[in-house]
Amino acid sequence: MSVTLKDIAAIVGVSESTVSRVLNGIPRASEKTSKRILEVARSLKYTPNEVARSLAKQQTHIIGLIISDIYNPYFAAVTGGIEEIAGLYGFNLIIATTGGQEEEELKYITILKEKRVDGMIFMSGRMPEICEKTLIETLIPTVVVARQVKEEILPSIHIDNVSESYQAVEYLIKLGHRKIAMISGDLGDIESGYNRWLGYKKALADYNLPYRAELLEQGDFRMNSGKIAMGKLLQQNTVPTAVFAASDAMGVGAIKAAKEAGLRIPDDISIMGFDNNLISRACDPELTTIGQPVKDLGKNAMEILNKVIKGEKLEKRTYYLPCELIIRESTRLLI
Amino acid sequence: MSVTLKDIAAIVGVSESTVSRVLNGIPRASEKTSKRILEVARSLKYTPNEVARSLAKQQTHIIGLIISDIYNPYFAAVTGGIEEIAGLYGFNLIIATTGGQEEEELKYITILKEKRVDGMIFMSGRMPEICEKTLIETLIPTVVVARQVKEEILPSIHIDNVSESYQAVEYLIKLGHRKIAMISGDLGDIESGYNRWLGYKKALADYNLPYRAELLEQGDFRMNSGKIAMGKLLQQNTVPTAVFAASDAMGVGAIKAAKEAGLRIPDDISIMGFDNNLISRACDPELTTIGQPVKDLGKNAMEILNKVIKGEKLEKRTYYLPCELIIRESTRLLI
DNA sequence: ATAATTAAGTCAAGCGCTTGCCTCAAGCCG
DNA sequence: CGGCTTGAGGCAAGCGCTTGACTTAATTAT
Repeated sequence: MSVTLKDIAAIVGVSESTVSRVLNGIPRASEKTSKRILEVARSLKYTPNEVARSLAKQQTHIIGLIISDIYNPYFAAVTGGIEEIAGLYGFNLIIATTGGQEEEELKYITILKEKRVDGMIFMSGRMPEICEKTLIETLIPTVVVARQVKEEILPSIHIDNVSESYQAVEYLIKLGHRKIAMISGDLGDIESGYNRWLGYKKALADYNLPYRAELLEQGDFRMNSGKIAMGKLLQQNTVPTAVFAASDAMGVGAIKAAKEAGLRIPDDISIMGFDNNLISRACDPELTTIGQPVKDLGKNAMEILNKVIKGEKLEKRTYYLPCELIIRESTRLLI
Repeated sequence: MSVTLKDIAAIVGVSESTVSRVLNGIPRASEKTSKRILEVARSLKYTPNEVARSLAKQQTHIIGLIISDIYNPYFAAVTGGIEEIAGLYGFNLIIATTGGQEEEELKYITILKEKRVDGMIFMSGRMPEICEKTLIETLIPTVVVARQVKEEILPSIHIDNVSESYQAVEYLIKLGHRKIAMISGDLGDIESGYNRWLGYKKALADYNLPYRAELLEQGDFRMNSGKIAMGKLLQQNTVPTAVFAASDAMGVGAIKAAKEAGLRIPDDISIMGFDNNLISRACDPELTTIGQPVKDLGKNAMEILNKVIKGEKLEKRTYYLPCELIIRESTRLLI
């Protein structure tokens, strides 16, 4: 097929090992031989075979990324962060998307193991126990992004959904709002669904505001569910003066519903989102939101993974990155 | 390290080749031996080493994807489509992001070649000649997405930006608009910048409308540039009744600027976008746009690549996928 | 002058799997 | 009953690279 070490060795008249060493910059040959080898390698357009090297060295320089969905801007952004740092350390990324389905996750864990990836980053689905177990059993360095892990074996990185959600609600409270509704995500989803709801409840409690079940509507994080949820909220006896949506998409949906109901935002009602993705700046009014450090989530995950791969000790198992309150046009002071 | 064919062979008391054959489903062993081998393999939790297999078989089942930017929803969507079909054919995806920079592109082409990927999909930057040449020289099956290729060697897949843009402008014309402005992308970018502008000019010409230079503003495809461009358009003597933006993001920017100027959309001015991404449904009014078949672009690219890899003949070198006119709220009939 | 060190290489055994070719015994046919 | 086919499996070369151990000649130290 293509040109190999052997070919070069034959032409230069040295052994394969010498060629290998020279090409890898291991000082072991004379100036003259080195130069010659380099010359010949260049003129033959030698391209090292990473597969063979991987086999010999037992490392592939590949990181496997298990993700539920690359269309989702959140995952795309985290992936971008991962890739950036991975490049720095000479790793390439294999991505595997699972649609959040357990069997796909399991399948890909196996495939990545077969491909002998040097490490894995998992941010798919809800981290079923079986996945966590399988991940651990592979013995491949793995870090988990934004998924609660049961065992404290795999390092993980998150945002603190409880306190960030708390921060959002607290902001609304400080603006003078008392009747604050929430459009939550799926409460079965511990990480972002349940925990954001928890933060909401906690903030209300801390500020002595009653928690009213009728002020909670559940959505699925997507725009349309936000619109529907808002519709329901507006048809109740207790109409809120502010609504906190657990995602920007639902926040935008809420804005749409409110406008359709003839409300002005933020004059008649304040609306907040969570995420700070593109959508939150496209809508009108632009959405006040909690900015997730998506790119940094990826970068840090990869930094951590790199440490694990290199065998460095980690200070902790669970890392948290802070979010940022981003105040835009959809919320206002209630006088 | 981990358990190998050899280990299994030793335990069962047969040769490695027999184990290999059984594990690969090549009928060559007796029922009894087969069963035994499978049993032992399972109990030892044998995981085949794809790296070794790749070396032996000279194929990696990996596709390299060279992309400028994964944050961009367009690329993310195409990637999703690619991955879906890749999975079907048993390929995994290595992604390499280049920021559209030539040297990065070249670097990754080399890396992917070293990794001996079975195929590559290129959709980064503006396809400089040197990249095309390098790509061709690798002899690795490659398909190009949405980039004009000089030589008709590499198969490529596109949307027809000229006629799709024509379609958009034609729609505005048929709504009765005569003064139609365009917010273009970078005209140096042949594929989506220049060609969309060409389609605009062509439509005007075909309907005997004058082309006026002052009705063209150049942006960079991003929201803010659309906003600025719209600002400029509104300050001229000839105020357009409709604006065609070469991207949804710029379209949304245009909407914002128009609103700020006190215009109602579509009552006072119609605005169109191009792409149909999430943003176009988040803004208010929702944007009429040209829907790119992003996912299908990816799927088809991978289908084509698979054919090339399998050595099948292609009917053509250049493929086009149709877009779809998506009528929403930002355009109206001019009476 | 001799022993010890070093520079410059070579050898060959891996890494784990695939595969064309060979063997050997049993079954089959005429 | 001898030759032929066939089923079941083994052999070993090969994929392309790495690396510890070994060799040899030159250089240095004593």
